Amino acid sequence: MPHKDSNPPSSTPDTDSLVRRLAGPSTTKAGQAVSIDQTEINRIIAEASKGSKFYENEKRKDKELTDRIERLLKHRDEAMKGVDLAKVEQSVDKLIAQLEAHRDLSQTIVHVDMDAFYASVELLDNPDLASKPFAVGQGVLTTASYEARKFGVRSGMPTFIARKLCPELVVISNHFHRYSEMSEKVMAIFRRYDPNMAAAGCDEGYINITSYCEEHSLTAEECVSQMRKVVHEETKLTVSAGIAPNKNKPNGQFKLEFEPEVIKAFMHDLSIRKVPGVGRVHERLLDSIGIKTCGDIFAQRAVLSVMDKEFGLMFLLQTYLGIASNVVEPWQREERKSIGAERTFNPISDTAKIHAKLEEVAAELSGDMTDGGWTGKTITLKYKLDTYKVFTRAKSLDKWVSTKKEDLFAIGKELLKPELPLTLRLIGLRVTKLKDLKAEAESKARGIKRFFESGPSDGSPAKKRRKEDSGEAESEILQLSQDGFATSMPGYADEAEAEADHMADLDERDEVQSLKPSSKAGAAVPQPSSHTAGQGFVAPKPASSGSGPSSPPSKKASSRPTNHDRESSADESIPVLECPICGKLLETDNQGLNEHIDFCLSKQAIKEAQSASLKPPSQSSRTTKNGPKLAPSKAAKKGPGDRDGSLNFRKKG
DNA sequence: GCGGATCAC
DNA sequence: TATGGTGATCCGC
Repeated sequence: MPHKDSNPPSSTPDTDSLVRRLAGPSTTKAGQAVSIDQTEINRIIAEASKGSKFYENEKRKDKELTDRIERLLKHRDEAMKGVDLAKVEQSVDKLIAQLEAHRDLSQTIVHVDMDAFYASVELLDNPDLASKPFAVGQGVLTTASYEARKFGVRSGMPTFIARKLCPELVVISNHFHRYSEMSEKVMAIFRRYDPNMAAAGCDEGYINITSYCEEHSLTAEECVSQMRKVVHEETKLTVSAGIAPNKNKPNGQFKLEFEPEVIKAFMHDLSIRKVPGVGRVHERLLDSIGIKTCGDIFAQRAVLSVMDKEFGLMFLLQTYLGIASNVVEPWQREERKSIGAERTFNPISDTAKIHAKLEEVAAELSGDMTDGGWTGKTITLKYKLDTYKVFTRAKSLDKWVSTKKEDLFAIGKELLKPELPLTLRLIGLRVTKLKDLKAEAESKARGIKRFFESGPSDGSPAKKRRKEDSGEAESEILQLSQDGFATSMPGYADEAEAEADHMADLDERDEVQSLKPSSKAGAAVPQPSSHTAGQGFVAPKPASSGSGPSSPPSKKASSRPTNHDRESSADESIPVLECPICGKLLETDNQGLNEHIDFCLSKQAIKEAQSASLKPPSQSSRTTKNGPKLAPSKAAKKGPGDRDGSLNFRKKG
């Protein structure tokens, strides 16, 4: 491997990546916007940030990443020495073929996303805002209206910068209660189509319409059109939807054909940044080895194979193929793993004042723990210096932590003490290794009840009763897939551009045109464009995915509804298939192999495989290890109904 | 188990 | 003047 190709990261001045980092995305995307051009917007943002501690911190992080990339490339050149490229590629191709062979196109998953949600709700309540550039939020904007986006204003942006970009910007404060209310209404409509739909934040969700379409003799498009129409009629809000993978537009709808070739073609030019789990850091790391789009994954498969540990080959191959989980399940209470609270304030050095902030946070956490019925064994203190550097200090107890404010406060102080002379801008507390007090109480009550009635009602253990039961037992219906998709965050304007080319549509953002109710284009945080995932679509949940360690896929596998028919007829004789992950030969049909693969992809299985089969020299690329370095896992599955996504919201404020 | 990082929303 | 909050996962000790 010639080292020649790589673009010297050092040559790209920090300023470039830094400016982009500070700017975020938004605005424009290239071309078209008649108003202002992105470069100018970036300049204004960088200018406004310059010299601040925030800026210095971003600069530090940017440099750290640049150095990391440099080391990565060195490592790559070393690792690629003497490697038989053709051989490695051949090996990877085999993997690809096997993954392809198990593509499941039987489920129809819809990713729905409410267009500029907060802004749309505000518009409903105050029509005068129409046509005015406005944004929702206080210190930091949660949403920017379509008009405001034309100026480069985006969610996640501090208000003072937004005003520099758009002096006439109208800023209104959040009305969380209203958003919750409207979100509930819309989600309720989605549930008519899939009772098990997975909400992802307050303005997004994944819906498996397979059963609904069958039962009502509807095509996916008809079903989704109808659903969107209903939402608009009942709430006056618009939603965009992607059927299978795709890209949504404001109040738009897009269906990707369920054909492997079509899916791959779609993925080919899709920016890697659009893949759930690939954030700004991974985007740069991948870019350093020549991967900007999902299609580039194939071209660089040899390097990815050799550097599996760093990049997560399996995850990327699935992404390349547009294969992702198609299991959609509602969020479950038992899945919660932590509960916490944190607060940002103007930098404070005085210990007594810091303690006062800590106490406030402890009080908030105490309330949330009590209300939610949670306790836990580990408590973690988090603090951010005025330099924006973040630290955590944790302590595990032998017993369940008290939910009383005083106790939480005391533990927090204890953790903070050794760090002490500090100047902080944020402090927080979080409790993990949770215990569900509500479930326990319920269980107890049930036990007592049973005792008196002497009639063993049902065996379902209180705690485990997956969603009101319907879950497993009835598995009649399929679950749906889910994967989070969406992207965005502060920074990625470019991709939008890439995508625009790709789908040719995205322009609406700048396209002034009618501002329909809204466009979802730029929102930073809640970003819009997403593709959905469909069933076969994108690939986020990589290896570890199966919902984490907690659930080896067995759970899912077993409950998987299996669509009967599916390819039953195909092979009647039980074929011997090779698992692309562990390499084991299995005598089973595709369904069985699929389940096995799901299992193999689980983190635990990977670990076992790793220890069992030593890790041979990197090169073999064999499938065993797959530690997804890049591979995030679990996509969306966010909080339950109450908390909502977008830029946070917790009414407490 | 702990602490740092990264990501989603 | 000034850049969020909640929760999760992964990796390397």
